[in-house]
Amino acid sequence: MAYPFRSIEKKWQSFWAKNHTFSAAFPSNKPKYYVLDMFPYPSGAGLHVGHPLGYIASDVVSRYKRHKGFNVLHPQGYDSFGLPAEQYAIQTGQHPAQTTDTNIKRYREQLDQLGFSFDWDREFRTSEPDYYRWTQWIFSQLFAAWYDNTSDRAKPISTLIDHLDKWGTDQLDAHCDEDTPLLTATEWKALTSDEQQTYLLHYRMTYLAESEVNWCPQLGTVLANDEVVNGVSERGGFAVERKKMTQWIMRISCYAERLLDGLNTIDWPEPLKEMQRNWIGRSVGATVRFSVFQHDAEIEVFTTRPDTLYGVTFMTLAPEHPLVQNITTDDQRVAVQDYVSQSAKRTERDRMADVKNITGVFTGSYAIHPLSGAKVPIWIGDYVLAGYGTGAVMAVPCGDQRDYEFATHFSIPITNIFADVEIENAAHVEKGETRIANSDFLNGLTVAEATQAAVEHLEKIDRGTAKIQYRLRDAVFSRQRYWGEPIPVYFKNGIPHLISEHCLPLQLPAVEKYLPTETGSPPLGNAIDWAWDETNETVVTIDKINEKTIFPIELNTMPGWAGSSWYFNRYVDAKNNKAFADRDKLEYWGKVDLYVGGSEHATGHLLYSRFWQKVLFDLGHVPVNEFAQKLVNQGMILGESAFIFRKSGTQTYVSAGLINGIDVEPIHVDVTYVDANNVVAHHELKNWRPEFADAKFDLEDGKLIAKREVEKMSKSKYNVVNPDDICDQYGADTLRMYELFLGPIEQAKPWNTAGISGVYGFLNKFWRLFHENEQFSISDEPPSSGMLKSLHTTIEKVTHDIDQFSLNTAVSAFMICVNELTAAKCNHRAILKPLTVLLAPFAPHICEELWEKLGHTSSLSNEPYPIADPMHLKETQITYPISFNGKMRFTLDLDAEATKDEIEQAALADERTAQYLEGKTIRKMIVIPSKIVNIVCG
RNA sequence: GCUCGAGUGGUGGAAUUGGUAGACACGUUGGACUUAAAAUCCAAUGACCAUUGCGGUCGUGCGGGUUCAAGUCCCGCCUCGAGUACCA
Repeated sequence: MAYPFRSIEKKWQSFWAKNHTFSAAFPSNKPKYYVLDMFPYPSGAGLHVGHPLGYIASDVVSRYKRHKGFNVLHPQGYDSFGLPAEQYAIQTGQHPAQTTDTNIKRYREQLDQLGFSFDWDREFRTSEPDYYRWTQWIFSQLFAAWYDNTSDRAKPISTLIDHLDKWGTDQLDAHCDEDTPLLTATEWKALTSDEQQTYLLHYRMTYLAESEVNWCPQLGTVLANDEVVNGVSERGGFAVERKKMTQWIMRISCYAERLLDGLNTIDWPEPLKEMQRNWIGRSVGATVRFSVFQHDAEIEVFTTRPDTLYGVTFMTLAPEHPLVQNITTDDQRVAVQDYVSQSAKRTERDRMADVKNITGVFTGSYAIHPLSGAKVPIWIGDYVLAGYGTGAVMAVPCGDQRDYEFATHFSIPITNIFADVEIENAAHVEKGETRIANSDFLNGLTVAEATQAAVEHLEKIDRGTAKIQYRLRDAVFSRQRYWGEPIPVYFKNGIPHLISEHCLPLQLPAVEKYLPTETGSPPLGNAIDWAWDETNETVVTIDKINEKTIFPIELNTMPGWAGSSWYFNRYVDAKNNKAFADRDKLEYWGKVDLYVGGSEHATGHLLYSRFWQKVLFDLGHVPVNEFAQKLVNQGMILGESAFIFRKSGTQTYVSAGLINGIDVEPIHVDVTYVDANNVVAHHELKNWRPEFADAKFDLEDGKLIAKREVEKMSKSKYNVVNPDDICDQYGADTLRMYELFLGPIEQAKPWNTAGISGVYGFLNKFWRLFHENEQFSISDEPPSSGMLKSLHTTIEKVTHDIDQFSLNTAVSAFMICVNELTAAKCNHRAILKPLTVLLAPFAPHICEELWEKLGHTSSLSNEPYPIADPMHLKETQITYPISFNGKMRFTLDLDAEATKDEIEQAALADERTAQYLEGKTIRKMIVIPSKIVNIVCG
């Protein structure tokens, strides 16, 4: 008989909900522990078995930490703004809020049935006004802040205004736009108020700028980079062009260095840190200015190899470089214009994908080498990106492979500036011990020495300067979408003004259509009530707009990452309507102690969150500047898709073993119709889909065999395993433990339902330990030493494994223990009681039930976790110095409890061992029951 | 191309971080209990040799090396996975 998991799980889930068992206390004198999952986007498809893995792992840790005496915060909510709900709204007219609500209800049901110890009192969704009010508030904080390089932190914009009033831009070292004009205090004060506001946009942490977007005229919308494939839209395959639009941009680049440094202070997976480092892309080098021959112009380049300056034989500009038009000679004008318009048609992605074709065109002009004075030709090539560095490079074909190929292709001369290095076939890229030659004052220096000497010289003659360049770009923050946070800004004389804090939230207006307007404005352009009455500080109808007091409101909304970039702070005080969170609570809960989620957010959510946290920290709103101390990436659980094979052009399906040579196409088939031996229930296929009604089957041994392949779980691949089904068949405790048992958390692994019987069997065995002939039966006799050993070994192993986050091996430890206790017919209270607490984080329902049966009246969730008593530990590993030599492995007959002396005696009693031991000094001896494993000589 | 990470039975995966390789589980085979099945329990299960005996040999992708001792450390390859990509 299986244990009655269905009734047990329902009973305890409602018990926990009714008693708010997992609600985190504040204030509390217990130490705190904050465990966070990346909150889900509630999609219409619901959860599959892959989704909960991270939640299960974090739930085990949460419950464990509660037993260990911590005040645990383990909240959950929903990242509920997003594209799918908006798409659905466009197609059906249903308001995204409604879709979102339905989906969330479904998610909640599914989450509830897994028995998570979430503190649901703190639940929120990013799309509710009580939440996004504070997202808007943070936007305001960014708008009203600037970055002071002198003190290396963000500051309120008022401090910048003070500075400008007193000194103008003198003594000002701010992170601002490249083209920000310098002003004296007098000039600043002479500006009109509007001019001052425009000027301040150069400094604000979020600012308006023209930026290129992927615009799809047919879809009437802007697409993200990954929605564009091969120059056409992923959906529909329509042409996509690059269009300049005025957008809100976040000045994340000023945090490049601190985002990099901060990585050294947090315990995140190394690969993920590496991804962030690459994304930030710090390179150390120098800028160099070349003047253009017979033109009043200069080309500035960035290079990481100033040591190779004398190897420059040409220069290359990006096609979009502003100087291109000025310096092109009449002879070359047609060719250049052709080339520029050709590359303008290609998306950036296209250009990146097409790296093999070397293209370029000569401008007809020459630059003057800043050191040698030589004339070097200026080319245009689309291998140079307008968006990185200065959009121009000095080309050193002997030291850079791309320059080498470009030079070879266009027969541009190559100067070798490396001593004793062959550059017949390829550029010399290695730095190492290479010495520079043919380079005037740099001759004979190593790369490192020459780099330094060249930069010093450039600075002396004022042709360049040392510089650190980052790949990290400022983040575009505007989205031409409906289902996102409105940006709390209105425009007065075309100048953005914040809507006052006390007027937030600025609620999403109702619209009739969720598509952009005919004039190409974002969907909010369809809203009627979308103007700002400045006097009364309220939203009014747009037809009232006038020049004086009623103004248009921003039509763009915020991107998906806005709401998720600070949500961990909100859980601390989720119901607060006076502030985004109370300071005392922020102080108490501090950093997230354990954050669990997928690595796909490495350069998105996880970078933006760190950025916002640092801004909030600088402005004094949060007490810590990194939000999560430890992060664990859970790997994806994959599906095992099944394919059957259709003879091309027919309705005949061929068993996998009979294909050889036949022309077939693989067809996905729902995995529920395929058993563990890959046999397809082919008679039932027509119940699945009508097209199988007149299918014929070529069988082998009367069976249709399918082929398996491991893929991402997805509806379209018919390989989704639903947790509801598993819960129904085996129970939530089994599902929880099995997901952990599958393998290490971080690793991607396929779901295989076949193995679940092992875990299911384990829980039944555990249940039976407490029962005899279906009756609860427990003994109060003192347990045997063998049982105690089993228990305490397990306690030690499990505790150690949870601390190491090695949950799969912890599950194994339980299995070993229960097997041993079953063999010993153990039903002793002194063993089973602590074991129940020990297992509770993993299988909470069954443990609560047994806990109650053991006669306890309250939930076991606050019961102290058992501690291993070394006296009862099974394997005594004794390490101590004695003496020895020669070959080192022996088998001795020893009792498990053998003392040091007994071991030594036994070792000496053994003839071979005694022989080896004679006259030698042994440093270390490692003993496991019945065997000496190793003896180390001095 | 660059940067990480990984290669262990039929399968998922263990291995105290240099110390009994293959824990635990699935699967397979045999047995017990059953009229039978399910469920449960017991045994075997890396390969090869010896199985009238305790046993022996090989074995962690390949080739070297360090060490009394290597899945683990070092050098050189091969394969797979992830991220990233004309970043100057």
